[in-house]
Parts: sequence; structure tokens; C-alpha cells
Amino acid sequence: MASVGIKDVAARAGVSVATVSRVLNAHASVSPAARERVLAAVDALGYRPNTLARSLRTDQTRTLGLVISDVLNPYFTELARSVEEEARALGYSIIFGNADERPELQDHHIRTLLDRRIDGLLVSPADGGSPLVLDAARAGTPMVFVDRWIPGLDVPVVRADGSSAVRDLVAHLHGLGHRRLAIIAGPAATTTGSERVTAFRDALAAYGLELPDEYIGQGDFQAASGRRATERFLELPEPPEVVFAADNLMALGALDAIRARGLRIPHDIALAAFDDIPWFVHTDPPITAIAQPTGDLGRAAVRALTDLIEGRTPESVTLPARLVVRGSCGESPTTGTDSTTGTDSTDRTTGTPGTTRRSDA
Amino acid sequence: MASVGIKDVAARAGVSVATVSRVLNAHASVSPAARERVLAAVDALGYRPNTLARSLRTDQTRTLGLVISDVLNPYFTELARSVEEEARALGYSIIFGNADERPELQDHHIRTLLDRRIDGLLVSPADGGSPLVLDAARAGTPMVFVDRWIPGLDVPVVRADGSSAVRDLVAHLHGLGHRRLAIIAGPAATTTGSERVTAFRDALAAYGLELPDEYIGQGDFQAASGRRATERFLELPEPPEVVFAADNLMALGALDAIRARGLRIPHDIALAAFDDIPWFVHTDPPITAIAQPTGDLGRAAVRALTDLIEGRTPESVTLPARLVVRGSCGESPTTGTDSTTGTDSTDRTTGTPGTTRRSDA
DNA sequence: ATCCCTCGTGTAATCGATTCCACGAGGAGG
DNA sequence: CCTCCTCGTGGAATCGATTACACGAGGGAT
Repeated sequence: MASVGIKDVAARAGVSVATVSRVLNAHASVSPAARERVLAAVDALGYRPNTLARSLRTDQTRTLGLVISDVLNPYFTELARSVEEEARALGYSIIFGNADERPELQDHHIRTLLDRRIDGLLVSPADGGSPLVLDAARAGTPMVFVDRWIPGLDVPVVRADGSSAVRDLVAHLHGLGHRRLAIIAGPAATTTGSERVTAFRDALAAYGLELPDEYIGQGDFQAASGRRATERFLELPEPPEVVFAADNLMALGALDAIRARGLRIPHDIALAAFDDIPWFVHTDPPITAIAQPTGDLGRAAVRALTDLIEGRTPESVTLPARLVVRGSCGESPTTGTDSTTGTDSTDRTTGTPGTTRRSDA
Repeated sequence: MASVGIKDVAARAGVSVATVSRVLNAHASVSPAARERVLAAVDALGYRPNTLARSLRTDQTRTLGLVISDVLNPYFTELARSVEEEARALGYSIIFGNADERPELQDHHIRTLLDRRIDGLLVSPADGGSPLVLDAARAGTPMVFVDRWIPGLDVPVVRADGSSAVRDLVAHLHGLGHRRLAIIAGPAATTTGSERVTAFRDALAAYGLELPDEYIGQGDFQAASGRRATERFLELPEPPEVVFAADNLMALGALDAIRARGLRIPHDIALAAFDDIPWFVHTDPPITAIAQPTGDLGRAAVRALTDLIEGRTPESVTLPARLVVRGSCGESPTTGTDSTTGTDSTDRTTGTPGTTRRSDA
């Protein structure tokens, strides 16, 4: 009934609990004889240490919290997977919280994770102003931002820089003759929301193109908002020739709206997206997208966080995103099929250099 | 520095720790005056109880473990989301483990969850024989199987029954003139892997059709296996007219293989899938699929598990899946566009009745 | 032979909560 | 006025580990 505790092991091995604890933690010196008896007893009784008691005493859980923005978004799913993988390799386990792009849900999960006494927190903040996050950061909770961040905090950031890829995209579009380009933006409260618009506008400027307000759709990184924004574009007296969605779910919504109108891609209108996902290969036509090195981001984030926890000084990491040209903007795919279905094994980039130093704001 | 504990609260409120604990847990009788002072102190100090200590003492964590088969599979992602939602509503939080369809990873997570002293476990077993799962079940760990299960255990199962929908699918295919139907099966070690084949074969039999061995592809619920199986089908002297993939990722792989061959759907070959996902609406052509009431499954599973934990006696739940006809098998979608992008709001079923009683094996 | 250091080990304090038990005050009933 | 109950409260044990400290035995140096 009562599960076996360290006392039972000690009794069976004929030693004290201290000795048992010592062999289990590879601590001080224990005689080979005693160690062997303890190990045998552990094995015989099927003893597993109570992590609650252990954590209570040692004040560390070897657990990391990860709050992701939207578990239904394949990008974050892949991020979560790589995070868990790397954490496991480093001897940590991770607890997820899904914010569903809702700040109050995000805060709920952060609170819960903090209550669980996680050793560190990985966040992709759904909004810039959560007092909880600010407090935690100031209170010294080891923390790393991934994908999105909150400016002005001394918290390492691990993210992808899409500006170079966005320039490539605009060059591609311009080369195809497109001049009226629109964007569906993410929430302004997120860095990725505003940043991508800025990058897009800057890239357009290089070609002497404007980004008028009516060509900026306001989305929230969810499919429905992409659909609404696109409908609005299509009702314009002079609709855009290209719609660039700032994430993959909004691209899905855009697709939806375009199809509902009976328009054809890329003949009637072109479509491109930020974030590449396996399904973009299989839509008709395949969708041109900007791919992030998602797996690398997740791994780098975990390493930064464990560095922080274990007393080393991590740096912020910025990895380049890259443009993946498919058919949705007017050019047929170059050669053969871009048919990689699975992982990001082909993630090779031609953009800006890799890691940059941490910016202490 | 040192975080505030119950002692600090007690001191500030001028009461003993026992009293503080009592007001925090709405326990025995506490004078209104004392209660108020305690609450004020809690508020002033920003006190949060240490869940580790609490759990150690009470032997309950109000935490549920969920081990899902593959976090990159949108079906499980949606399942996870609904599970977390329902659990939160019932005052539990949940810890995920991603098995990646690998039994040893599944066991790793189950072990970790058990070590964390979760109150109950939700599993979708990646294989039928994990000794860990068997032991846990026999040891009395509250446990519920979701989606997949292991026969012969007295563990409630929450799942969808696809047999009726599969019959509908076969009727649909037969009506379109298809006679040579192939299936890409999941791993035989999973119930869903073998069950769907059986349902398919039975449905075929009703039309006097066979399911020859060479029309059964062996997959593992991952995209790559779907691709391989499909390639093998296409190399057959007499290739099938229809490929039915037993999950959505393998359907993705099938799509891939078909496109690589330069074949057109549904003209050259038809495609259908088990598990419906938002992207199926947007492929070319949209893919006919069998949709599970994923959200309901997740919620029902959590309720069954909490029933078990809190001493009530849960029943197994079987909900019907339903066929969603799109264009990938030869018929153009009935009216308008099946364009629902987001949730399963249209999940209405025409199949078998709802809940069935638990089968004590 | 004596001293001292090291090694292996056990005893007990501790982490931060919950909860059993005892106790004093005050009201009701006789 | 005395007795008995109830109510509110505090003291201290407890959950299951880790770890500081003490202690005895044995070996090397003097």
C-alpha cells in the first residue's frame, strides 16, 4: 500500500537513510560494500525517490516551464517538441502551458508554473505588458524569451530574424511584376506582430513601393482573422496583387477567403506566408513561405536557459530565416518538387550571419 | 530573497500557522476577525503556498499526466488542448509527455509523470505491451485510456468508433464505381492501427469486395511511412483505385507519393483519410476524411479520470466518428465550400448512438 | 606509542506545508 | 453557581527526502 521510501531501503540494506541518499546522489564517500547493498535494496524494492520531497529540500525541480502561444499552430508545436528534446538531453523535464494567444491564459500558466517551483521559464509572450512576467523577471526567475520578447528587460532572447528573408521575398515578388503588396499583421502587442510589418515596409521602400494603411490587415495570428483581413482586401476598389500573411494560420484563413471568392492563386492574386509548415507543400498551389529554423531555436533557447540556471552567462541568439519559393506567387517551382514532408533537415540559409551578442537593454 | 512562507503570514497576522492553513483551505472554524487578518497578510506579502510542500503532506498534486502519441499530429494537438481546458475547469493542471510514437519515449514520460506523483494518468498507448503501463494499472494508479487502449485491463477507455463512418466511406467509394480499395494501416501494436483495418475489411465484405494483402500497406502513423506504402501500391501490376490512410500524417505522405508520380487526384487515384484536420479543406482537391469528435473525447477522458480519482466510478465512453465528403474520391463537394477552418463546431454526427457502457474485460 | 587526519557512517535538523490533539474561554442548561 | 459543550486557536508531529555535524576506527607520520 504505502509506497516504499528511503527508510525501507535503508532498513533492508542495513544502513542509515543518509547512506542511501549518498549513494543515490553520488555524493560523498561510501564504501563499495554499502553502495552495493543499497543498490541491491533499491532494485529489490523497486524504490523511486519522491521528487516532491527531494525538491522541497533542495529547492530545485530540474523542471523547465514552457509557455507557448498556441498549441494548434504547427510552428509552436515543432518548437515545443525540440525544446522538450533538448531539455531531456540535458536532464530536465519540461511542463507546457498553452496560452491560446490569450494574455490571461498565459498569465494563468505562468502562475501555475511558478507555483510548481520550476527552475526556469521559457516564454513566448502573448503580450508585452504582463505584470507577472515583468515581476518574475525582476524577481530573478531564470527566464528566456523565445520567438517573441518584451523589450527593455535583461532577459536573453532566442529568435529568428526574418528581415533578410522578407527582403528576398519582396525581391521575388517585385521580379514577378507585383507592385501592390499587402500584409496581414499579427497583434501589435507582440514583437513578431509589429516586426514583420516593419521589415516588409522597409523592403518595399527599397523598391520605391509604399505600404498604404488599407494594405495592412490587422490579425491576431489565428485563421479567422486572416480570413477577415483578406476579405477586406478583396473588397478594396484596388485590391492588392499579393497578400503576405505574418503567420501560417492567418495564411490558412487567407486561402479560405480567396477560394470563397472564386479567385485563383497565383493568377488572380498571390499569397505568401511567414512560417513554413509541411502542409504548404500540398496546397494548390504550394505556398511560398519564410521558414524559421524552428528546431535550432528550441534547442538554443533551452541551452540559454540552462546556462542561466546553472550560473553561466547566456547570450541572446538570433538565427536567420530563409525564403522558400513555391508556386503561390506566380513562378512555377524551380526544379522537381519541394517535397520534403518531415523535419527541417533542409534548413540551410543564405541570409545574415548566425549568432549575435546579447543586447542588454 | 527567501520567498515568503506560511510562517511569515502567520507572524504578520498575529496567528499561528495552523490558523493560516485553515483559512487557506476553507477548513474548520476560524473567527471572521482572524480570517480577515490572514487574508490581509497574504495579500500584503504576496504569499503563494508552496505546492511541493503541500503535495508532500497531502499526497495529492491536483495534476494529471497526459501522454500523447505524437505532438506533431494535429489530431493529438487538438486532443491535448481540449484535455487541458477541461482539466483546468475542474481545478487540475496537466503535464504533457510526447511519445513521438516511440514506446521507449512513452515509458520515459510515464515514469517521469509517476515520479512527479500525478494524481492520474491519461494515456494513448503507443504499444500494447508496456510493462510500466501494466504495472501502473495493477498498482491502482488512476488511469484512463484515450483514443487507443490496451485490451484486458480494467481501465476505462474513451475513444471514437469509426466503424460506422468507415461503412459510409466504403459506400461512398463503391457508389463512385471504385472496386480496388487499399488501406495504409497503423502499427499493429496499437488498437487504432488494427481496428481501422478490420472495420475497412468488414465494410468491403458487405459489398462482396476483398482486401488482399498487397492492398494493406504497413505504416506507423508518420508521414514517411504513408509515402512508402503508397509508392508500393503504385508499383503494383494492378494498383488500387483508392488509397485510404489510417491517419492524417500518412495521408500527407500518400499525397506526396502520388504527386511525385505525376498522378492526379481523384482522376487517376482517389484518396481518403482517417482523422480530419483543417488543412484537408485546402489541399487540391480537398480530402475526404473521417472526423472524430476530438474535443468531446478529450473532455470525456478528463471527466472519466477525475471521476476515478475522486472515488466515483467512471464508464468507458465511445463516441461516433463521421464521414466528411470532399472532392478527393471523385465526387465534387455537394454544395458551396466546406470551408470551416477553425474548430469542430460543425461536428454533427449521423452515425451510431452516443455513449456505450464500460466493457469490463 | 602517540597524535592527527581521513574515511565511512549515523543522528538529527530542515524544507513548508497539513492536521491531530489539547486547551482555555464563554454560553447554555440544570 | 457549577458542569458540560462548543468554538477558536496553538503546539507539535508528519510527509520523504538532503545534508551539516559528530563520532569512532584505522593508518601514517613523528
